Amino acid sequence: MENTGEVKVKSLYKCLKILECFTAKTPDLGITEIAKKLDLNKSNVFNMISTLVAAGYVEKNPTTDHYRLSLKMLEFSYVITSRIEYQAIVMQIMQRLSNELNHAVLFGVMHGTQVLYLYNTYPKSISNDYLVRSLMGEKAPLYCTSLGKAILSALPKEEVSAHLDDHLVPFTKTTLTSVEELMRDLKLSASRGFSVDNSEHEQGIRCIGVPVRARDGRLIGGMCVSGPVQHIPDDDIERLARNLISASFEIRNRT
Amino acid sequence: MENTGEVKVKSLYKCLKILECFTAKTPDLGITEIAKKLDLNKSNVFNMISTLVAAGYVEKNPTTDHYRLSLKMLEFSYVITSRIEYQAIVMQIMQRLSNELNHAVLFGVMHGTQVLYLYNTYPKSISNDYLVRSLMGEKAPLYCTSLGKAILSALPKEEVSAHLDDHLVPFTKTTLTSVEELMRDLKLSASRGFSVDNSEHEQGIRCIGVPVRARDGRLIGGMCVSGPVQHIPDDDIERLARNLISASFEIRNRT
DNA sequence: CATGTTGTTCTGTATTGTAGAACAGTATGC
DNA sequence: GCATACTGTTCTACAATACAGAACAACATG
Repeated sequence: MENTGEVKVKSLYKCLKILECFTAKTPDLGITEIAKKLDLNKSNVFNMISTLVAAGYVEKNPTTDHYRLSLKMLEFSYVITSRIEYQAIVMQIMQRLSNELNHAVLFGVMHGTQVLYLYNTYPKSISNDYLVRSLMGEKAPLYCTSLGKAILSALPKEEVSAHLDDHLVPFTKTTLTSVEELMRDLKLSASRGFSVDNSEHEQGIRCIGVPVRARDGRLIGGMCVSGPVQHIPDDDIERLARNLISASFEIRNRT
Repeated sequence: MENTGEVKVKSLYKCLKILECFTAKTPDLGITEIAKKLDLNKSNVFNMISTLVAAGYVEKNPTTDHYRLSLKMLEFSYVITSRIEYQAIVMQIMQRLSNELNHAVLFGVMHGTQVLYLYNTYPKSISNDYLVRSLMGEKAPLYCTSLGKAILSALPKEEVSAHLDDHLVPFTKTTLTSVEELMRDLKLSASRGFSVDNSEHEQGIRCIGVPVRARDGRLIGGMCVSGPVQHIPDDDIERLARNLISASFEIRNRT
């Protein structure tokens, strides 16, 4: 007897949809704005938001007079991340990689058709190439990121399509937008053990990714180095990949 | 006309209380367990949890058969952290401090009577003294942490009591448990510009903290170095504090 | 086999969420 | 200065719906 995950409390489901309206691009929202976006009644949204304010999870931005998610919401992050058993090992190895390779290193997991970034580390001497920030909770498509493609390349072929968006939207000129192209790229990645993102998601950013497994062989996520194209020249890809692969191997051995 | 933050949708408020049952110490919970804890009806909790599962924010732990918060919840973290404008500057300076002082550095903000940790950095060469992990979203009392006391010491005296728990619970032998003692400590911290936590929260851990302000003078949080007592000897406190103070000053100048 | 746990399903009732209209407060236009 | 067009907020009446309670299934445990 399994919980099917039915929507049994409609008002609660509505509220979650309201919370999802707050995004990195639109972190500040007004009542009417939300109501329009979700086709809900103004007073309905108002009641929900008021309750969220009462509980401390939403607050009014005093300067814009709009609502936004409050820091209290971060308390949930800690509950989630502190139960990830491989966290310490992964982060330690990532930091070492960052220092050795002098690049930002990212770790993320598969989440439907997207990568969900968990950890990121920066080189010990931080240049101005990087905007230093936590990426925890950011999402990006699997099909156009090195991290995503590394994960996809480690999946059984028949499972891949379930994790692809219906339409492979081009973000840049180099984005792979046909399934055939992508599958060929994944096959190549699988055979050589690493994936490459040649500015397929963000213009001017190149990444090299590898899948990450736990001791039991279970795929736990992916890891990549990321940086401006001019800092990751073609003839350096091999070296970076080798380091990533051995780091991934070390994680596997230490989990 | 201000939103008073009334609880207008009771079922939603209940659900938030359900989510709050999931903590770092008890991340896996059963239906009955939650119902008992909150004195709610089993079927009531079941309906809520089912809805949360349907929306993807809660999942069943396949090994324990209990429920837990899912990674999807982290998406909110990114929405929140990416709107913090001083993030890049603070993290960059923290990483530099970590490297220079060879200690873990923590940054957090005041949240009621608690510190809410946001960022933490580790020295470039990570020893085994540290369990490397993200502290984002973790909480600790203001009155017994260097970070908390640094923030309190920067507040107007009359505001302090509003941010103190009713009862100053002793975590260790050295925890300051009387308001008088604490106020004296805060006065000292304010005068010299830094606070010290002598294993007042966690046995064997010593921290040195300073308040952090933005350019306009507004208090945005606190920052501290933290480590095992044997690595932060008495005669090194002054040096660490000086570095922290100048780092805090630099943040202020660059925001 | 009995007892005590779970999680899950179902149903009738009354609690409560919600739509819609009305109001207040602010900004922008002419 | 008077409209107009936005906001967020309050109120109320009605019906949708959340919920208590009982019952059941699936496991344990003794």
